[in-house]
Amino acid sequence: MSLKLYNSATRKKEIFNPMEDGKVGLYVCGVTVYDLCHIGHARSTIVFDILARYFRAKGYDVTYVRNFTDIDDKIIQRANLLKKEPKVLAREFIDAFYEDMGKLGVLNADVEPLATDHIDGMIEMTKTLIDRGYAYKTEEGTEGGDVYFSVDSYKGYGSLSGRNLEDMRAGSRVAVDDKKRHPMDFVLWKSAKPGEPRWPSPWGPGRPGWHLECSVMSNKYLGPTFDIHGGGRDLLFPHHENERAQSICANEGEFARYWVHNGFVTVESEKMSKSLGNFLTIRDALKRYHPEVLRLFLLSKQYRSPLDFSKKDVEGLQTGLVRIYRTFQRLNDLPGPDNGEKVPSNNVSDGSGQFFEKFCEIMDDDLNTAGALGLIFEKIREMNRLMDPESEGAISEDTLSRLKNDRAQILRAGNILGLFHEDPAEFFEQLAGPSTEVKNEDIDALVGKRTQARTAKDWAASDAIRDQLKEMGVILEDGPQGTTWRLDV
RNA sequence: GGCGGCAUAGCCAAGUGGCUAAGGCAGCGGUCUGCAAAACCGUUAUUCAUCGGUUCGAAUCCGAUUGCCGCCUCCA
Repeated sequence: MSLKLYNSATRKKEIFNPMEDGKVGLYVCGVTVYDLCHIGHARSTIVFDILARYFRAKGYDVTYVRNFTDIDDKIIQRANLLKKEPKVLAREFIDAFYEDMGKLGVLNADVEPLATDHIDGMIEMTKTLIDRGYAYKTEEGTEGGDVYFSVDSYKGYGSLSGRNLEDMRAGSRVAVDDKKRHPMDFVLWKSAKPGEPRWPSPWGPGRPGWHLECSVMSNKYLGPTFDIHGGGRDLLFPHHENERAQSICANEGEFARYWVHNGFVTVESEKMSKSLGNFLTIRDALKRYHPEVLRLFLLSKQYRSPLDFSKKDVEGLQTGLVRIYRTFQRLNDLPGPDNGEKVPSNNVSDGSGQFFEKFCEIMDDDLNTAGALGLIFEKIREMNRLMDPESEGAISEDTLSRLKNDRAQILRAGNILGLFHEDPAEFFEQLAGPSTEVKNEDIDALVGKRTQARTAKDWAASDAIRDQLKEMGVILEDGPQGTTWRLDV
């Protein structure tokens, strides 16, 4: 029962062994808050949300750190455009992050540090790097000029992302900057231009380079060596490579022991970009789909593979989720014998207690959420089979107890995946949306009329009413206990 | 130019050396129903891009070919 994770640094799946027994330190690069989050941010945030939940479910004491980058060129640019203070702009989008991710069921991390709260630490780290000969200042002796990390000074540079400096130099698109000693040198401290946010430093007023915050904050909250560092695939280079280089040189630790990177989301087979106009924000996606539909969709493929967001596929998953909730509703409606509503424990003689165990086995293989969903759907079908009327009418107490046990285990898995938290009736109402504004009394009246017609075997009248209700978005189901209705979703 | 990834049914997607290649959506046939709906049962890949190789045995390992995609510049 040990978790295997694909480690980007070694390009292999490895058994996860924590540094300290029973504890996990997890650092994930959060978002730069200059705009609304899109569906790709959602995937990344949900993947690590589930990783943290899963570790907790396995009994680990998790310290999950997820930062906000609240100072950077794009924020300054956007703030200027909107004539706002960068700090104010950043705050707005941090609030938006919580709102959107909250709707998607993302839990807060244990520590959610801001870059601007750690400027002192970044200045300290820059000093250390200069003192140790890993960094240099341009335009020495002036108030201008920037501080760069020297990639030539650290022999391990490039090992994380599997590159070497020669290759990068060869086909490089990096703009050559005469002030740099090597084209790949990256900025640690950037001197402020007029009107830009600034903090005092030994090298004049300025602001930190963007890789530095993660090095400082991970060190502060998790130490110079910690278990897992995560983020989007695109952060592997240069962000994580640079972070790692400066952290190892300054803090003398190993830095992250496992690197976990999630794959990208494309929209209708195209990479999201503002110029293509296919930049799908979480907000826009939530206008079309229920949060759990979105979440389920983002989990329908292994987290490392690219995922294409297409209307057709999301709607297919929605139909599947409806079936799951219908099963829950069916179980809720089941009269069954009253056994005091105690949820049976996990170990049931018929073996159904093994569901959660199997779920964990699958999840242990590099968080195989897609495989885990397959298991859930299998269990749903089995539960429906048990609830289908047999030759006898009533469901036995044994069967009911087994069903309740199954449901408890599916919900337990759902707790890790962040799914199945809705009440079935409410879920269907939310899916039907505001388009359905039919009054319950009106429906009941029509159903009553139809029942009369059916008793009289007036099938034409009965079917006419059924069609009328269908027009109104109501689907009828005639069962042995009479007619029930539900919203068409 | 450098580095990396992917290719499994109509669509989406697990499986990565050996039982009948999960699961979802869609379709078709059936059970149930007055007819439906829902649910269930059956069915839809003798085959995993193509060609070679390794092996008693490969979708799974190796090589080549083709086709997609990502990173190398801010990006989850």
